[in-house]
Amino acid sequence: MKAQRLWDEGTRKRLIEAAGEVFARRGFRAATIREICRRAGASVSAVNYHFRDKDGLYAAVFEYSHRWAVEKYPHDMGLEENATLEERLRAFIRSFLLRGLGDGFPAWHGKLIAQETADPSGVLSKVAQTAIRPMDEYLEGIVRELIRKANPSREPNESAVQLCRMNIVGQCIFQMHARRFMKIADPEELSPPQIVALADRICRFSLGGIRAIAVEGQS
Amino acid sequence: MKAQRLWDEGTRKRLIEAAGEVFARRGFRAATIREICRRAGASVSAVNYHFRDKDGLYAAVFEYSHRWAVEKYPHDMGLEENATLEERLRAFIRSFLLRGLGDGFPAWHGKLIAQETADPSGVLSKVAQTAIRPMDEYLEGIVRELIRKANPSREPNESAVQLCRMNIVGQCIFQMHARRFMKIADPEELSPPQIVALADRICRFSLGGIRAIAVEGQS
DNA sequence: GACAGATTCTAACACATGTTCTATTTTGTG
DNA sequence: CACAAAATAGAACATGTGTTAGAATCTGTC
Repeated sequence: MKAQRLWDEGTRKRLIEAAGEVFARRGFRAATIREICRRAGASVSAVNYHFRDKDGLYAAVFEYSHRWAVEKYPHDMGLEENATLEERLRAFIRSFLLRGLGDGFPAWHGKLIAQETADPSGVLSKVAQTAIRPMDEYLEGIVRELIRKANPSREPNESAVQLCRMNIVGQCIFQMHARRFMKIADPEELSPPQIVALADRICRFSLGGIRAIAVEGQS
Repeated sequence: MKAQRLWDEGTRKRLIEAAGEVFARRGFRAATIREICRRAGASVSAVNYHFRDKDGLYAAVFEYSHRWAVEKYPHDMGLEENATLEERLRAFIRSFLLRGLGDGFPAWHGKLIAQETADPSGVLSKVAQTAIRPMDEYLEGIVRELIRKANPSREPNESAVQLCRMNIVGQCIFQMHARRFMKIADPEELSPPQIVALADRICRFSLGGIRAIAVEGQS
């Protein structure tokens, strides 16, 4: 029997890493296979050989970065079981921003998602669902309980939950987009402590917003 | 002397309108001249004749939609001089969302800006500044006064002002992106009353967030 | 009607991109 | 070493894009 090398650790990995960087920065459409292969030190046909086509490479990058990101920055950031709702929300926002700001590895996943929200590639029907839906539902649960806690007299309004959830995600994703938009070509990225500080302020802002929405309709 | 027609009201206008629709939906790069011309019922060389090139057409569309949008939905939405800060913020968010959601004319401007935040075209160096900077500074002033009002004991923290401003803009822009992202190909757009209702809830959320940020650091 | 200028159309060009084909090199194994 | 499979490199192909050239048509004015 032939000892077929099931997982090439050379070109395949270099391609994924180069592609992650380029896809995160340019988006799926604007990224070119030639630039990716140039950075990976491979020929253009390598992507066809290892991933079939550009879509396959993109899907592999997304899955790779997703697996890596949730392992390093899980939604609850390793909170205790008895953590408060406020702590859970803060942990979630921290993980979301840590996965999308900064440079290199950790930031791919968030930047890819940010690119997808602005210009969906359409090749992530299945992968994106399994990656994004659980995240959404996790946040949704926290928000619903926060609204319930802020206004126990009635059941949380469903549209209010959705609004708060979208507002929180919108604030985070805008942070990922904003730096490129504000000033062109700004290589300086935030350090992890800066990202955590930013996350905590967004959490504070959002908690105030959630409480204001929770009491909506009451004089 | 020949009665030169200084401003063609036919093809030129049809091109701008078709281009506005396509640019708003696809973004600058993904939009193709051929699709624009097909919708406008013109040949591909028409854009060269009337606007020199794709960049010129884009700039003309942006200027056109900007002029139209601020005329129909000014930042203060025609508020009285003695309007409260809260009313001003609500009016601003209403105008921003009315300029970016919905379909047809009014929504171009906001959708173009949303596309620019996610993937700057680079051809709007001057035009974009004159269009976006005043909007930012107007919102910034409102936010600063709201923070001062919520915590008169000290001068508003500048980074807190910037954070709140970005959070508000981020919520609005995410609304423009989210609909395409959530469900693929959803033609149903919000009606103006629905947009106003959404704006008011985002305003309520943001006022709660601003107050929470204003008292930051105080036990 | 004639004519000059404005406008439009068709066709082509130059270029970039994703993909594929084929030859070549490398790698593991007997 | 020999050989088959895996992996790579480079060129070529098909397609879509922005742009341009030149012919054809329309428009207003004398």
